[in-house]
Amino acid sequence: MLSERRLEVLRAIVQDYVGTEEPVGSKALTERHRLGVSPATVRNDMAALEEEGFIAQPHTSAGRIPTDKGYRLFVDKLAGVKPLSTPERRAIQNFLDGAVDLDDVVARTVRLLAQLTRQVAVVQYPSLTRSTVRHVELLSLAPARVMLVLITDTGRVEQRMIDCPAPVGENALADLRARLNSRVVGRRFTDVPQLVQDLPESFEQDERGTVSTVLATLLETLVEETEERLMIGGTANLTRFGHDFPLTIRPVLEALEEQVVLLKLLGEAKGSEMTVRIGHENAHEGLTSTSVVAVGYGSGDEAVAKLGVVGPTRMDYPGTMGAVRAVARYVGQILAES
Amino acid sequence: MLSERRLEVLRAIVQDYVGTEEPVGSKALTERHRLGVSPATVRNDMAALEEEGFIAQPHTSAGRIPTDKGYRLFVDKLAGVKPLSTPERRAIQNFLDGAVDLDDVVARTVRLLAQLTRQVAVVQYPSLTRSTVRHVELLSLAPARVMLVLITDTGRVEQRMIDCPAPVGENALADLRARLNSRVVGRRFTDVPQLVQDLPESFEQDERGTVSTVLATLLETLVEETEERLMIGGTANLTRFGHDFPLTIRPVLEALEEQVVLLKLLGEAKGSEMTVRIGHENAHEGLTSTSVVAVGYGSGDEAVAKLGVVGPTRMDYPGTMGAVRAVARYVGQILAES
DNA sequence: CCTTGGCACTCAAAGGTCACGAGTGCCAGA
DNA sequence: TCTGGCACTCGTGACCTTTGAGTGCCAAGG
Repeated sequence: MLSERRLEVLRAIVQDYVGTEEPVGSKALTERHRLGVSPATVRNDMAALEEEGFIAQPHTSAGRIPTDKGYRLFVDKLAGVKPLSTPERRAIQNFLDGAVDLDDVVARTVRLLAQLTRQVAVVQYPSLTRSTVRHVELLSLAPARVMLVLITDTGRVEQRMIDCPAPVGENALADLRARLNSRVVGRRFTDVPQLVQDLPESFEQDERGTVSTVLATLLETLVEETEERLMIGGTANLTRFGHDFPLTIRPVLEALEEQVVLLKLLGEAKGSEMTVRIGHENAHEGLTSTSVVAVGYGSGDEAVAKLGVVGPTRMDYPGTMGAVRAVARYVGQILAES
Repeated sequence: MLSERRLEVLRAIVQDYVGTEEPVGSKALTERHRLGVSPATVRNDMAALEEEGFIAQPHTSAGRIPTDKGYRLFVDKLAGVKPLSTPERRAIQNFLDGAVDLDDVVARTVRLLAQLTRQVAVVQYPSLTRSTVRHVELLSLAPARVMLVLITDTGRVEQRMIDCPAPVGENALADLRARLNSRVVGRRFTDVPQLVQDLPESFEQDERGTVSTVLATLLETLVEETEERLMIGGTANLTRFGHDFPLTIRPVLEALEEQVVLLKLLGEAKGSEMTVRIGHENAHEGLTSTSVVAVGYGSGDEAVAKLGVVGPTRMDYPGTMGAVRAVARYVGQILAES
C-alpha cells in the first residue's frame, strides 16, 4: 500500500501538472507544496509511484507526469467535487431560466457547460424511452395521407407521414385519435405497445387496415426516435489541448462528429451517477488521450438523459465535476418546471 | 490591363499553390506548365502581377502565393465550375435518397458536403419565412392551457405552450382550429398576419381574449422561429488547414459556434446564386483567412435556405463550387419530392 | 528504517554557425 | 519583347555546443 505521504505527493503532482502543463520535478514540488520533506525524499516516493505505474517520465531527464492510472487514483481517492461559487450558481440559473423551449434549453446548457469548464460540452436530448406521452395527434393531409404528431412530456415533438391503404374520413380519424389518446396519454413509451395491442380489433373490419398502419407507424416512431440526438459545443476549447496539435485534435474532432460514438460514451455511465472515464478507459480510439466526465440529468428523480464534457486527461477534475454536476441539477429543475 | 499570358501565369500559380501548399517559383512554373516561355519571362510577369497586388511573396527569397485579390480574379475570370463525375453524382443521390425526415436530410447533406469537399460544411434549415403553412393544430392540455403546433410544407414542426386568460372548451377550440386552418393553410408565413387580423372579431365577446392570445402566439412563433437554425459538420477537416495550427484554427472554430455569424455569412449571398467570399471579404474577423462558398437551395424555383462550405482561401475553387452546386440541386429535388 | 545532502550522469531544449539552394531582380543582347 | 546570365537574398536544415532541470544512487545522520 501507498503511504499517506506518497498519496500526497501524487496529489501534488497532479495538481501542478494540471496547472502548468509541464512535467513536474522533485525540487519544484517541495517548493510549491508544504510537504515537510526534502526533494531527495520526494524523489524516492516518486520512484515508488512510478514503480506502481501512477506516474511516468516522458524522457529520462525530465519530471514526472501522471499516468491514466494516476489520474484514476486521484479522482477516486484524492479529489473531491469542488462546488461552484455562489456567483457561478447564480449565473447558471439566470442563463438557463431564459430558455424558451427544449431546443433552447439544450443549446444553452451546452454553451454554459463549455464556458464553465472551458472544454467540449456534450448534452443529450431528453430520451424518449423514459418519457411519457402527452398527446398523439392525427391530421388528415389528403384522403389517404395522415400525419402523426407525437408530443412528449418533455416538450419534444416528433412527426411522421403515413400513407394509408384506404381513404380515411375525418370522423374515423377523430374516433381513432380519441381512443388512442385515452389509452396512451400519460403512459410511458415502453408501455405503449402493450396498451394499443388490441386496438384494431375494436374497429370495423374495413377500418382495421388503416388503424394497423397508423399504430405501426406510432410504434416505429417510438422505437426509431429513441435513437437519441445530442448537441455539442465549445470545440474551440480543443485548441487549448496541447502543443502537439494536429495529431491530438484530429481524432477527437472526428469522434465528436460520430454521434453514435458519443452516445455510447455517455451511455456507458450508469444511471444518474457521475462517471469519469480517463484516457484509455474510453473504448474509442480517438479519445484515448481524453477524459470524459458525464452525469445523468432528469426532470424528476430519474435520469432522462446524460450530459458531460470531453477534455484532455490533464484536466481539473474537481472543478469540472463540480460544474457538470451543478449544471445537470439546474437543467433538471428547468425541465421539471416546464 | 493584364495580358493573356499573365492571366495564364496567375492561373498556374493558383493551381500549383493549391496543390502543393508551397510558394511557387518561376522555374517550377515553367516546368509544370506549358507556358512556352522561359523562367525569366515568367519572372517579369510575376513582378507585374505582384505590382498589381494579385500575388505576394512571404519573404524576399521565396516564391509567390496568390493574394485574396488574386484568388478573386481567379474565381471571377479564370476558373469554371468543375462538374462532378457521374459516379459522384450517383453517390450523392443514393446517399440523400435514404433520408427519412427533414432533420435527416439536413444531417446527410452536411456529411455529404464535408466529405465531397473535405472542408467544413454548413447547411441552413429551410427557412420558415418563405415556407407555407401546412397545418395548425391546437391541443387542449389543461382547462386553460393550449398547445399550438405549427406544421410547415417543408415538414418542420414548431410547438408552443399557451396559457389562456380563461378556460377553453373543446368545442370552442375545435371551432378556432377549423377557422384558423381554413384561412392560413397553404399560405405563406409572411401573409399570415394579414389573413388572421380580423379573426377575433368574428368570435363571441367572451372568447376573444383566448383567440387573441392564441393568434399572438402563432404570429410570435412565425417571427421568432424565422431565426434560422443550421447544422455544421466536417470540422475535423480544419486540421488540414496548415502547419501553423493553433492560431489559424481557433478563431474559425469560434466563429463556427456562433450561429449568428454563420447565418449572416450565408445570408449575404444573394438569392440562389453561388457566392464566393474570399479571405478579407468576410466581415467576421476570425474568418479572414478562410473562404466561404455558398449557394441557395430550395424545393421549387425559389431558394428557401442556403448551404455552403468554409475552407482555407487556398482551396480548390472549381471543385468546391461544383460540389456545392451539385449538392444544392439534389437537396432541392429531395425537398420537392417529400 | 526513513530521511537528507552530495554528486555524477542524462538528455531535451535553446542557441549559434554554416553551407545549401530555390528564388529573385536586373541587365545586356537577340 | 523575350531570353540567358549573374550577383544577391535569405529561409531551411544539418550539425554542434551549452545549459540546466531533473534523475538515481550512496553514504551519513536522526
